[in-house]
Amino acid sequence: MPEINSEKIQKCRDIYEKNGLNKSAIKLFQDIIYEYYDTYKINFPWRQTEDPYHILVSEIMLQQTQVNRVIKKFQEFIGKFPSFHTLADSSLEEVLKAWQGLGYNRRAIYLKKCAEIVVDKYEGKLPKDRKSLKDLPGIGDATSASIMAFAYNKPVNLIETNIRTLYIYFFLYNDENISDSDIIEFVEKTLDRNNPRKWYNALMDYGRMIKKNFGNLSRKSKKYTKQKPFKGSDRQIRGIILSFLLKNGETNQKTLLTTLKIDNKRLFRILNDLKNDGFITAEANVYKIL
DNA sequence: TTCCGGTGTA
DNA sequence: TACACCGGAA
Repeated sequence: MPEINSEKIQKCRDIYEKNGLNKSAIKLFQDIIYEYYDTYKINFPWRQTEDPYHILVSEIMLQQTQVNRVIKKFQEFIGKFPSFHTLADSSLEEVLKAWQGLGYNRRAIYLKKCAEIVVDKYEGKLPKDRKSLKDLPGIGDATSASIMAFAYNKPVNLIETNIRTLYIYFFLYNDENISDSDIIEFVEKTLDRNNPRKWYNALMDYGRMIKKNFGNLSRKSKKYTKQKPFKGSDRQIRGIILSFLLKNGETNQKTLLTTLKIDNKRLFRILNDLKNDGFITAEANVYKIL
């Protein structure tokens, strides 16, 4: 475990408890985060670029997915699709193949759609304002804020799981059922407005470290939800169908039925969902990637 | 076997 | 507001 400056952390908490989040508490907090970052920062591939396209690809991949799983996929992806134009012009099949292993395949569809919109509507340049970014498919609060910070170095309020964990650890440790609006106040007040890009990289590294060593404090957040088991779920079946179609090309329903050994009605429902989600086409009981 | 998360939709 | 969505690691 990396060295943690417990003394400074305790002092920071003490000042906050006694006087609220005043200047000296904020200064101390920033010092702790930057001190850690100076020693332990990691140069992820997406930190070696400010290209908005690369940042977008990495942020979509990092939704719901740990950094270690993203690193290799990110490099392969931008190797295959080096620009908005190449991604927009590629087939969905190629893009989904490059996405295999990351999970939540809808993100690949959204990302390709983003590229098409950027090319058609924004002359190949990713918009620079939060609102336009949020209007793009697959980009919500966290991703739009991340792009503002990491691509454009703008001082927005950004909250995601590592940041949530970090602020709970420092200031809300004894609370339960914490809402994001409470955390955002800390995010806003402690933000290093002169260096948002560096600041959020540092925050996230620190948050990851807290998670690793002190458990997932996001469980204290209202956002936290437990999920259903993956084994035997529709999610699992969808993944299997998709990788089967990517490997074997167009396939009829009977082949899928014998491969998957599931109820005919259930298979039909799942295939219909995949069709509605824009993954596949269905004609005369033959299915293939769109 | 259990765990984890950001976005879109109903 | 609740729920669906992936797959690899612990």
